Amino acid sequence: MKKDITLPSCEQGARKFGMSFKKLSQDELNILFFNNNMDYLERSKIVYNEGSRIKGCFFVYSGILKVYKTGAEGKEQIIRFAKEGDLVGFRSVINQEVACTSAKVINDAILWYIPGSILTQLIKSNSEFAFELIKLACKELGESNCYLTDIAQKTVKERLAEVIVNLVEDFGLDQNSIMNITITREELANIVGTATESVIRLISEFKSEKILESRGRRLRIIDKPKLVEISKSF
Amino acid sequence: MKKDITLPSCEQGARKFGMSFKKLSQDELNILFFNNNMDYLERSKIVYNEGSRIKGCFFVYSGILKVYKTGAEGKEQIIRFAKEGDLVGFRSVINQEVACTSAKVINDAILWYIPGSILTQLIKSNSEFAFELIKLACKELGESNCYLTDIAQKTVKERLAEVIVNLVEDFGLDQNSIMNITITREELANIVGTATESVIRLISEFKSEKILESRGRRLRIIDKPKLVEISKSF
DNA sequence: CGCTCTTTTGATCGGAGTCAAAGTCGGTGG
DNA sequence: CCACCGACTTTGACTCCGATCAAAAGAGCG
Repeated sequence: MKKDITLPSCEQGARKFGMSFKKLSQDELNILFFNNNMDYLERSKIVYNEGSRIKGCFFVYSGILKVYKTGAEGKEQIIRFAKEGDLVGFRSVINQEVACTSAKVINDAILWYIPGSILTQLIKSNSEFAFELIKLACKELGESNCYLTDIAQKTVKERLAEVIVNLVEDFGLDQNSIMNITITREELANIVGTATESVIRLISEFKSEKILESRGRRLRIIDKPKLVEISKSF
Repeated sequence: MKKDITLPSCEQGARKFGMSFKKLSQDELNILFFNNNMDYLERSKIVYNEGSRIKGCFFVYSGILKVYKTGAEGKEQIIRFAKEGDLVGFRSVINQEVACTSAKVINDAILWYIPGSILTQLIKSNSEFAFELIKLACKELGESNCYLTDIAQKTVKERLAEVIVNLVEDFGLDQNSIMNITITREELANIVGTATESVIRLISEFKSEKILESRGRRLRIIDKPKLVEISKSF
């Protein structure tokens, strides 16, 4: 069942990019956005694969992606999510290495492909933009380091609570307090760094503590403050 | 017992910095290196503390630092080490946030302080340098993501083997195959993300398997290939 | 030379992983 | 529209890795 999607124009793409990176001129934005480098991808489509040589990066116009690494025994570890306004894959472009992560669509997404050559050219010609990119990389670095500490020191329960809180903050709740991001138990486990069954047991526990409700894959958050409290190991 | 150290000149500092960042002119290097912003710090001295507002970053002229976060219950998680030629603390400067890590001296070190204003000025005036900094941040980001996956998926034994291998590659061995970096069992535990006792038990195990020897804090590596093998969970 | 920090070893306990099996949901095609 | 299939979820039982607590031995330093 193909959905009928109206694809955005280049101007719309450029406008959205301009909201994430404020130091680019209209001319520079126009260079980035031309028609044949935009793509609509449905859930579970791969954007790029770990180990592949990607020559550019992707700007998320809409939708949600997961960025993950495949560890020993093929188990995936989700590193982060990318949503509207985010840039994925630039690390590999900058370092001219093969991708060290994979990216897959979680919520149907519209992506703009940005060739690496154009990106590096912009960095070198516009140092304000370069500064914005440094900031972006440093922000991700800070988050990665934080999560490294959490995963090394907190219990699974604390981490799961934290992950749910983060997802709520990043993607929000609908009018019924149901999380906007669609995520399987297995994916939750792959963020938290635990087994699927452990996530399920803890979610049951949260349910019996009236912290949340679930019907299938839909999670309704009832007591977010309690989750925040749990996430901060006492 | 104060050691007698001959401190390097600004020219020497600038030269070493130029080896790490190749796109700076001599003039630009001279701006970075003036006399009163250099410091000699002994083992266990704090360079900066998590939560403090640092207005600049530090260039490691010599010695070794550990960069760590303090997690719940005060347990430290070592994020990385910095050695000769590395730059620490620039993340906070770039993002203009309080430091989200602490840095402490492991091997007596000579550090050059680089005011944030000068760093950002250089980034904005020299986009090639900006590009080098982006690369640096992206490199650290890639490493952090890798380690995140390892810590989430590998066993303590695998991670300890990996950490030891990394330390050997980064800091080398002396003529007796003894590791150049001085590190306590507790610090090893704080990299691996485990308890001190677990590290001790595993090192005993490695000793009985003739993979390494230890006398006090000195570790002699006998069978590095075996360590590499262990680190790659089968 | 004594004090403190670090290392080592032993014993115990519990969190979380694994395996197995049943139940549920959603989508597809007849 | 309904039946079926595969993917996802749930629950139970069991095991074990690794954390914690305790106590002794060793090393480094003033």
